[in-house]
Amino acid sequence: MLSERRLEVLRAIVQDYVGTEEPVGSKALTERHKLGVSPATVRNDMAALEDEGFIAQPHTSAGRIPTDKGYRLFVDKLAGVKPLSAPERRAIQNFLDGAVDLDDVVGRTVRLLAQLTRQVAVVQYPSLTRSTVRHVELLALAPARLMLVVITDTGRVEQRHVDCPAPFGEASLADLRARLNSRVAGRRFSDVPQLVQDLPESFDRDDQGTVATVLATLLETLVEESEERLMIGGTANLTRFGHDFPLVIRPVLEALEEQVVLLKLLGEAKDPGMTVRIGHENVHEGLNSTSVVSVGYGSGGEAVAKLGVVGPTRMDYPGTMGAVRAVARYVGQILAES
Amino acid sequence: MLSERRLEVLRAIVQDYVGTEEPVGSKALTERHKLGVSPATVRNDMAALEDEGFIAQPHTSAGRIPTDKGYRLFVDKLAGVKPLSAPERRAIQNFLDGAVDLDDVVGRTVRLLAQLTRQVAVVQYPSLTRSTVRHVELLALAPARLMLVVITDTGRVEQRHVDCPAPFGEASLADLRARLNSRVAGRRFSDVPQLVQDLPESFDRDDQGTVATVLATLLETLVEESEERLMIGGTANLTRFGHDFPLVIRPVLEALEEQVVLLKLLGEAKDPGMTVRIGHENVHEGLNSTSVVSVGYGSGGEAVAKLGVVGPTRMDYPGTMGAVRAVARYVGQILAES
DNA sequence: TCTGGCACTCATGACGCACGAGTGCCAGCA
DNA sequence: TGCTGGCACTCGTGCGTCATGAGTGCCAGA
Repeated sequence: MLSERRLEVLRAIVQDYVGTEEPVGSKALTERHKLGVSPATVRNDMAALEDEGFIAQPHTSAGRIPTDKGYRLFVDKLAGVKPLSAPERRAIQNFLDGAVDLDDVVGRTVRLLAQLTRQVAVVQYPSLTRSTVRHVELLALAPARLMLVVITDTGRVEQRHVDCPAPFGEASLADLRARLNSRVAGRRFSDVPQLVQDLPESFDRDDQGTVATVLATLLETLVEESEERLMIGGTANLTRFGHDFPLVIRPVLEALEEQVVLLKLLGEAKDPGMTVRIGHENVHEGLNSTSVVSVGYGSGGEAVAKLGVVGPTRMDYPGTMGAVRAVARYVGQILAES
Repeated sequence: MLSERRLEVLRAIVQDYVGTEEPVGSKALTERHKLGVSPATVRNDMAALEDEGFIAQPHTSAGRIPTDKGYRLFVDKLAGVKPLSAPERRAIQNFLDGAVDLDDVVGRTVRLLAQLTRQVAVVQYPSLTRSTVRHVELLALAPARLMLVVITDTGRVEQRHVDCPAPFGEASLADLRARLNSRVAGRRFSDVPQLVQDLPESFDRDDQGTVATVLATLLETLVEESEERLMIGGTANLTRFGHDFPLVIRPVLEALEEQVVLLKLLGEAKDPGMTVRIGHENVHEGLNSTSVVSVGYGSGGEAVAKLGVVGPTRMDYPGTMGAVRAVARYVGQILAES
């Protein structure tokens, strides 16, 4: 078990390293922190911390830097979440309040997060499966070609073309539209399948094929996980990553371009609270030298999507976590209002 | 005036430099190209080219590299557009044919362009102002709160909330919806303002305020240039930019995050054909060490949006131009079909 | 258990030096 | 007039040497 002071030493090392980006030595530590002991004692503590795998030295005669395991301990036991200052809160609220539609909300959120944390921000659009249907619209583009538009309570709009097996009259169309809406409006996406199950039966034989096709398309739209969209921003902050450039940021940029990877990244966090993945805790190899801080946000009590930031493992965890949490809360409020 | 051979020397320098990324000397030139003259002669030619500002040497005792002016001459006079190979064309078509909706088309296009050119790709969504209205939908979210949805012939969907000055009945809503559609469906966005100008007058006094508000929102949606969306991809290719990393790509990443900058970048190209902006020809400072190749694309004969790539000034211009042109053509076809 | 002292390691930066790619210029030749 | 070979010169690059100093581990004493 590590003594109280050794934990204090680890905290000091993390803080200094995050600030200076340089390996920190025993002497510098005692000078910048009031540990109440001499450098020699700190050296012993550091040797112990190194044995346990919390810190490491890049070269024999250099200072120590925290390992992933060290950061993990720091985040779990030694650091809290640093709340934002009042002016920062006001700035967030003002900035987000100006949004005109969902795209704008997400866009502003991304920029805000990137600016506050000075890292790469990722925001998932409110997920379809967890939200409710506000309205379903059906239009005829041609006698046997429809457009299906689904509007969600979070303001998201999904559209699909539907090619019908047979021409579909205007009357039937209005009928279907009305019946569809009376059944699914206000309902959760996950409930829709059983709500519309028996709908084709109540139509003329001629129209049943078309109705079934429309319903199939509707369900496909709702369920389709792959359609989950997200937005990223602040990639310019990658340039503050480290010194050995291309090798580090290349894989990160590549990972950021793959929506699937990012969605998994955010999705992994099953925890309703905040999730922090440090270095090798990230499954994706390209992100092994980064840390990801993510959290769910939602319009009501429930999370409908996630957002987070990707930065170097050497990041200001308390500050980043504070910013991520605050932004998530305000976005939730905005969504609830609209 | 430059002699034929000197132009040939310039072409050789550009080609070699693009290939090797290293300053090219007189001896290497004569070895790799059949110029039919000795290195000494080439040296004289190079001195002349340098006097004219087409090439420069990084250090006194190094080879030459092309200047922006040199690339400009190369693009204008010395290089054609390299057509894609048959397999490449097939691959493009296959890849784009799989798209299910507009977002997907744009997304695939971006990835395709980035992969083909190994550079950063930018694709603008089909512009609202130049396309036509397919359908306008109005829904009541609350007695005095509506949602306006506009669907375009390119498959794009825009939505806005409308807060009404007074409650608006279901009958009035249906009436407005029908009249709106009969007037604007199938019409160009630019014609909409005058088509709806006198619409409020034909409504009850009580509803006129609401109708006017709805129309104002509609016009705002259509005109609003700032809402032009675009998608970028292939940012990982920035890592192949040069050796002096952070300084070069930082401003590029920043520029790429500002939609306004990018839209201007693509928009600048008034020319209906392909536009190439080399180095300092780009107004935005952050892009002074990049070249931009852009071209319009459209579903009919007319361009409805632009797409292009951003890469180092030292790029394979003929190949890049070929890829950009080919992709634009195929995207146009896809849009016309859907 | 902490502290001061001491020898040791080793990354870093400065300096000097040789190498060689590349140039400019010039005299000679077609 | 234009091309060519030759030659001296420049200067960036890579390499080995060396001194410096931050930082360490260990030990004896309090």
